[in-house]
Amino acid sequence: MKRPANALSLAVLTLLFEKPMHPYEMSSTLRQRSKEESIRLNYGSLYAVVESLRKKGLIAARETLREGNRPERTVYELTDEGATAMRDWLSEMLRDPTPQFTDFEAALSLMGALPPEEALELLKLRLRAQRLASNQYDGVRAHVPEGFPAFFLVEGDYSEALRLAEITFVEKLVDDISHDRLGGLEMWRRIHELRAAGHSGEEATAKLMDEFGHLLGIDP
Amino acid sequence: MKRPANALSLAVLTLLFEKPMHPYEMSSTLRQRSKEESIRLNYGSLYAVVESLRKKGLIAARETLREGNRPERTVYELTDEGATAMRDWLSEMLRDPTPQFTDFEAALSLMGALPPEEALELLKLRLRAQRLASNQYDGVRAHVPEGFPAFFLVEGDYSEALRLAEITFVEKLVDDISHDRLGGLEMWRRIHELRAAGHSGEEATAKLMDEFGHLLGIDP
DNA sequence: CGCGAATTACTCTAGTTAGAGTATTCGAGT
DNA sequence: ACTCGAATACTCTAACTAGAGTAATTCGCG
Repeated sequence: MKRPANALSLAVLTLLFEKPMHPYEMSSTLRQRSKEESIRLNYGSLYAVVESLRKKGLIAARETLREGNRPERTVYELTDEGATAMRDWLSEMLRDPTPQFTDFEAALSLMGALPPEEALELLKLRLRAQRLASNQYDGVRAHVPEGFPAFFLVEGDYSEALRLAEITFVEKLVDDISHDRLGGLEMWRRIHELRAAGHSGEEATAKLMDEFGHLLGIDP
Repeated sequence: MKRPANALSLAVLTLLFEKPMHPYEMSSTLRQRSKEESIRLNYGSLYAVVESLRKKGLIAARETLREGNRPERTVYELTDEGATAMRDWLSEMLRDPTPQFTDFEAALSLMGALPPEEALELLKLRLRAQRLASNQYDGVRAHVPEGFPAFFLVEGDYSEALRLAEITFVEKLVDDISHDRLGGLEMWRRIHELRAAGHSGEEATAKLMDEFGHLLGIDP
């Protein structure tokens, strides 16, 4: 029986490790602890995930309550297998780096489909947005009361550290493009000139290979 | 008609922007250009994605070929709407930062469910793996031939920049935990002591609130 | 004390995705 | 001439996910 592969399942297990809960309480608790910023959460997924954990025997329904005319709430608890799965799986997620496929990395890798001037402007706009987000985080961090355990802010700090790295990277990239310092920029510009001049993709590529092919001898 | 929300769809559009292709050629091209490192690719998704782009009118079947007894290959081309969608959507992905929900961020945010000593060891192991990956990337970069356009390596460099930021962050975290310098570490340790001593999650939480509650007055 | 907004508590559907499975052809070696 | 593995080219299924929709209850305000 394979473990489910999404962070929400793991979050459910850790919540039930604290105490038995019904799904709605799980979602409220996650929300209240601001875990929705680091774990994708919506009801559709939550109920599906709970059901799949139950099927796998990692959690079990403890009781079903009804208050007034509201829908039933089923309270779940962690099984022993669930506790083991939680430990194993959380351990793996902490220990093993796995490739992450972010949107921006994909966008960077496909950036060539836009003319360099356009890409440059877009990157500058991203930079503004990221600097703003970063300042906002600083603001929030500054208002955390004295003595509030940093432990509860690790995810946020991690995310901020990555954001800062991205800012630095994009600043450099913007600078390189602006000052004609990025290797391959001529090719990139040239292909869009050819396309703009009415050549088909195939014609443009053929010309490019003629003009710059020698640089691409080996594609690592 | 909403745009599909996955990077593979966008990759398909950019490929067809270059020239008409059949799905298998798309996958080979992506693979050959090492785009599978930045864009999640598998056949199941690819054929589904192609079909959904066709339904949306962003790409169109141009012809169906058959060679020998092999399965048919349908060659697709980009429609004008597809070209517009590609530009708009790639622009958005470059311009707008969106929250990314990585596994490690989730793991960090749930780390409390493991005792601190265990988490510490796991983080050290991650560090080793990340340093190794980073060295490997250095190695690959070093063997790129002179004059090979850096433009084709942007995604990889971006990914490496984030990895380095992660390494720095985790090094600091490991250091803070090791030297008892992380705020909230006592609480974290204490709750696992109580659990290990046989208290239920609820009892342990109650005791914790008694002992440390004053620190948590406001939960931002 | 009555009205609308917010909160509680889900359900449903359509779309997406991973991963395994299938079948053919080609080329390198024996 | 034969076979074994790699490459070609998909298909299928089960699971997962997002997002919208539903409906009761409670809270705050005039």
